[in-house]
Amino acid sequence: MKNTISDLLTAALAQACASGELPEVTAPEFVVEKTKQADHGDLASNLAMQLARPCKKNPRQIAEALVAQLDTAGGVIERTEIAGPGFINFFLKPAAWLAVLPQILASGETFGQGDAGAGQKVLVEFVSANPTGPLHVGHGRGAVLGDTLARLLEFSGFEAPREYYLNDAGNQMATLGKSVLVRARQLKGSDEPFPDNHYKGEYIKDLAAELLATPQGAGLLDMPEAEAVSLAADWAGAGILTGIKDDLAAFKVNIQSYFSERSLVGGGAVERAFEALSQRGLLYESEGALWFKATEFGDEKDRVVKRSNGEITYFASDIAYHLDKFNRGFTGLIDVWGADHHGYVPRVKAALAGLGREPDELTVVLVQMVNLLRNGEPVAMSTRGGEFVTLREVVDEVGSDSARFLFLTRRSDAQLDFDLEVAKAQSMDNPVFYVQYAHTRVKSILRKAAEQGVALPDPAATDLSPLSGEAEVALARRLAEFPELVQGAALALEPHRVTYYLHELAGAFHSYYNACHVLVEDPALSAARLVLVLAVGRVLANGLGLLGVSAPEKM
RNA sequence: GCCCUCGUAGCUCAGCAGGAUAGAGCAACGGCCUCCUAAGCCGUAGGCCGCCCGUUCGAUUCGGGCCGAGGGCACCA
Repeated sequence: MKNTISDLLTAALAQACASGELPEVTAPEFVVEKTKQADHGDLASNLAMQLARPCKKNPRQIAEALVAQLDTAGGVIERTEIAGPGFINFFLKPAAWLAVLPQILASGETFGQGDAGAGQKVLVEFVSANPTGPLHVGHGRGAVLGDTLARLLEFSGFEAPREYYLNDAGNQMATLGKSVLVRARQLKGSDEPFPDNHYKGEYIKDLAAELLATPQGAGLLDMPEAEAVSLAADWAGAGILTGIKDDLAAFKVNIQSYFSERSLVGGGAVERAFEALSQRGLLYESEGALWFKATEFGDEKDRVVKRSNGEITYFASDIAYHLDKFNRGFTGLIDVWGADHHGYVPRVKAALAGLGREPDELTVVLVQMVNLLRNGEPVAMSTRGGEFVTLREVVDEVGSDSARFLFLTRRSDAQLDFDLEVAKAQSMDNPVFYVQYAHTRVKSILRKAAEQGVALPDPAATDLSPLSGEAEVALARRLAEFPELVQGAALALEPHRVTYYLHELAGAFHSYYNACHVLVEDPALSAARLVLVLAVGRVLANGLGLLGVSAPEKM
């Protein structure tokens, strides 16, 4: 609809210029947007004000010239007004909005899809938690964000596979192995103290006991230390990863690929990345270490890629990893990171620039921490003591729908309070129930219609003119916004826009539901309202689907 | 000290590429079920959009400077 008006305005401007009413100017940037107030019409444009300077005329005069040339024959515009400093307000015919209803129902599950992505391949990388322990709630937020971003991007015409980068190399895996090994020894009677800075969680003890019970683990304590650590690390890492995959599955997060850091190192990808940087003269040795000239690309300081002890840094494998992503043909990369890693962004962007890439080809979406509450009181969590609430515990307690929706009720870069009791509440406090309840009301009406023997109308053949109430047209307006809302959320990488939209749509529908009965005696009115209600149900279901939240028939 | 993010109703937060009288939920107060699920709806009240400059016809939105909160500044991951 906005595009239609926008096109009409562009044409009117060309006409006005051609006829000499306005000086020849190129069309400036302008917007057509929905109005905040009903007496400003349905849509408004600032075109006349944008033209004020180039035309050197009063915006209101320009607006009049434009309106005079406006082609209103198309049938969507009822009337226009010039208001304020030079806004052109458009009052549209109700039928223009109602026309979206049969379109929604004809499109079904695909309503809202767009082709903004034009088939571009973007890779969404998220979670990427070290396989050294179970996922916690913070990971859960990142998981939902990444998963929903991918769903949104796919819906908007991108190819957007999801990937998990597995930090299975480096010394945190050795630390994991050592942690398991020491617990194993303790289980066998050793009184050696548990080392600091190792993984203290209870799950380590469980893993140690399990490992000792396996044939390969039986001889663990008789092996040389290095061998035992390596065995314990591999075994524990694999077990933890299996758990992580289960947790993600329970959270309806589908990851297409798990990309192993170890495979990068072993496959020579890191050396190839060094080679590429070296050819550009971007590596140098100093103090026994190998450095990347990150300062040439805006980073604060140069960064070590190979330590003086010969080990490569995490940064080095990350460079190789991102290079690999590009080599796989992705035109855009999206990384979802914890906000505590934000200082790392310039470094990676510098590396991409060093590899001859545009830094903008990578977008890092930062996700802030989650404060877990119960009845408003913080739930004690201590990483140091190894005590934390796992994602699995939260999902088991409140359900995947509730957790997913609530994780998306804030912009990702704002901290989020997550109250377990609110998440479970079946009340207004809980927005997911509010939205789902709206959907079940649609279904409930349909059930009632079936009971009463009322046939579902054919949307394309139904006369919608009985939908003359303000609330009805307003509802149709809101439904018509869905496609552009989805596209905006996808391009801005802001899934929370969908959550807010759904909450508002549900509110508008609840209000309508209370004000108007759908199944009324007048068959024409009843049929028209049924079409409206069907369309509301469709959009609610599509929106919830994008968030990975179910749209229940009954509650 | 430097860098990043954030300061909007009592609380938690939206505000889409700068637009006309700044929104929602919760909390508070007052109403609505012989009627498609009251897990709902209607109404009332509540605001120097942190402060100061600047750009603009117009700034909550953009830029600069303060003040305040959180985070980051490793040959850790």
